[in-house]
Amino acid sequence: MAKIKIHLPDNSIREFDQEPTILEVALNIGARLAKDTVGAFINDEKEIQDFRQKLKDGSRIKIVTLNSIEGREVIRHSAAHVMAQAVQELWPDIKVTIGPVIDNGFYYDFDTPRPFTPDVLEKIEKQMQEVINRDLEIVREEWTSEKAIALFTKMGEKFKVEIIRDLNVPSVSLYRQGDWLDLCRGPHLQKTSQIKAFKILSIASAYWRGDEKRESLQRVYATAFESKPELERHLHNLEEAKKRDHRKLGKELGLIFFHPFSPGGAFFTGKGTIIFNQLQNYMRELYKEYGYQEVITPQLFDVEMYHCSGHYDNYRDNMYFTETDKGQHSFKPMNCPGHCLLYASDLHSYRELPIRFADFGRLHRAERSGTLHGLTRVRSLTQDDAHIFCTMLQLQSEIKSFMQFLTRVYETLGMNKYTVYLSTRPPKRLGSDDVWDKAEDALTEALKALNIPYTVNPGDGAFYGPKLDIMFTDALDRPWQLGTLQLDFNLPERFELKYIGDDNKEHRPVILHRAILGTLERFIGVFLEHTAGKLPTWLAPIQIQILNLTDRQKDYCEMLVKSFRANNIRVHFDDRVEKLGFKIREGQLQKIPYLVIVGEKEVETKTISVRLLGGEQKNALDLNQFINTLNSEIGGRLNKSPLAELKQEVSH
RNA sequence: GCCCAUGUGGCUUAGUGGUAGAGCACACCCUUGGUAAGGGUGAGAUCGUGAGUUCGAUUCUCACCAUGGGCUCCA
Repeated sequence: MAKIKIHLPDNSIREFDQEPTILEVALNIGARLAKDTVGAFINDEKEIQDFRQKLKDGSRIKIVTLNSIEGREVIRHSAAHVMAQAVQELWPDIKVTIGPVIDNGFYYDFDTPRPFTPDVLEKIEKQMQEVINRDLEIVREEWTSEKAIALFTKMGEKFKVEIIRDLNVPSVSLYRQGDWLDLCRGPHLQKTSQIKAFKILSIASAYWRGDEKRESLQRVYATAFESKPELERHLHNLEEAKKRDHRKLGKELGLIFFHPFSPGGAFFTGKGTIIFNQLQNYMRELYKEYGYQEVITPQLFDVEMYHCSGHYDNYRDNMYFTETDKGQHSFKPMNCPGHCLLYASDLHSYRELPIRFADFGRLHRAERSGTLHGLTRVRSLTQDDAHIFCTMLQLQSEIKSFMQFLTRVYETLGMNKYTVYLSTRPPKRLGSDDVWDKAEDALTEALKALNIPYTVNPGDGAFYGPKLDIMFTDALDRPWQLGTLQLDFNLPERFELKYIGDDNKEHRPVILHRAILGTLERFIGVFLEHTAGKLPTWLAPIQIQILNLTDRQKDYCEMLVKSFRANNIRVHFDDRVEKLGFKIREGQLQKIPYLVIVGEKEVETKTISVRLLGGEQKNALDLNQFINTLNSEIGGRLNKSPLAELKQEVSH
């Protein structure tokens, strides 16, 4: 009889008399490996398979062990089962539903007659530990769907019954640990004691199958890792995220404010507005370089325009309308229709294209009340929005230019980790395949030409065109969608936009919707969290705070203030009669990049002493030199203070 | 929008069926001090809004408003 051959990653081959399970292959390699085996990837597939799975002849496998990052998924799968078991041991009347693995952990949804309270979490956690300590073997069983339905019906687990019915397959897998069992596809660990580190995080409510008309369930969020240090690191990140929350920072640093009279409407204080304007000015500067013209378009439009653009039909739920004796109007939720009107106001030759309209117009979107969230989800917003009207032939160079523009901005801002997603044609779409081919090719070619790695999201494009989404990964590894570029064949059609080609005939231009920072409100929120509020000097509302030791240095300090102001540096003089330590503490908490400290020594030597946000000190600096250094830092929009590198010439 | 939780001086918060205490911030006074909080005094709150229960509500009930967490990720 022919042997079954299994291929390993190092290209070696193991032979078996009959189809082995993943675990048997591991055992064949070594006992220790077998002990830690939790599953495997088969034939480069993306999903981990259960170690109990039998392997066909010729399979190529990559074993996943308990201590690997890939193994987390299996640990979390089993931890979810342990949670469900613990809950049902504590409260037998609670019904289980589903418990999937998510990005940084897992959750389990329960149908309970009593909503969970925070103290319940502790109980569940304790009980889970007990289940784990029992060191239960996890066993996989194959049942016919019919038998499984009978079993779960008898147990009163109506959600499981519903799942099996909907699956509509002849047989299902059940996993048993001790006297508890659950319907599950797997994969799972060998035994419960392999869960070494877990933590229950929070409770929330959710609906069965995400449908608000169905049962409301209690969801318990938790996480599990292969080791205690890894879990600790994750918990630390969560803590850090809380500290960096832009709503908290925005309040502490006096940047933003919200009032119940305008939910989703951010107020920017004087300080916050400086950040906003600095970002806007930066984009404006680059617009000149990249050939954009900034335009201003109206806030309020006759609804007729939105019938024309299609927003009335497709976006009206998110729009604000106003009905007066002058007719029905709407606040613009997007700039594009206005830009189309502007474009159409004149006859254009192909020689003029591409035409790039940039617009910082304020937009209003009626986001659902439950989705509002600080600056990252607002109803009144501003984007670094622009629309490029161009020919199909110009697409590629425009996309290239956009990506170069974006890369430059992100790098300047110290946002070095981001991923580009290319979303291609959805099933329901507008325009011919020929046009889609060209558009998708243009996007792909531009990315390739610039050597930008990207991931394809097949079928995820807008109905009017394919798009690029730029996901920024912040300092705590959280992804945020900021920049975007969307091709649009629809609006040019609806607004009957045209240009005269070199054949003296009318042609349709293509529109590129694009933003680099995206929504400025949202961007500022994300950026505050990314930097933990330690803004680069060019963005800092107060760049220098002068601290005097005593009243006797006041005149000298006033002189410094004038010098800094004359150099366009944002300075504040803290002249309160307080101890130096007190003033320094406040300056540090306010995350002011430079604290200039002035005592008798400085006055006498006509120098300044500077304390950087990191705590480093530079004493006896020459004022003009310092201003020059600062100007180069601010003008160059540097992320790091050149002063930190500066060798100290004189010391006290 | 829906579910759950929360809402007490500017901020962070304690607390109670008999109308509230603290810390920070603020004002004034003392202190003029060299790298993350010096001391004292004082002012400041109809306890989110409205209604109900009660002799009496900030506290209990209901409604509303806002905020927070969650609502795609397939057993």
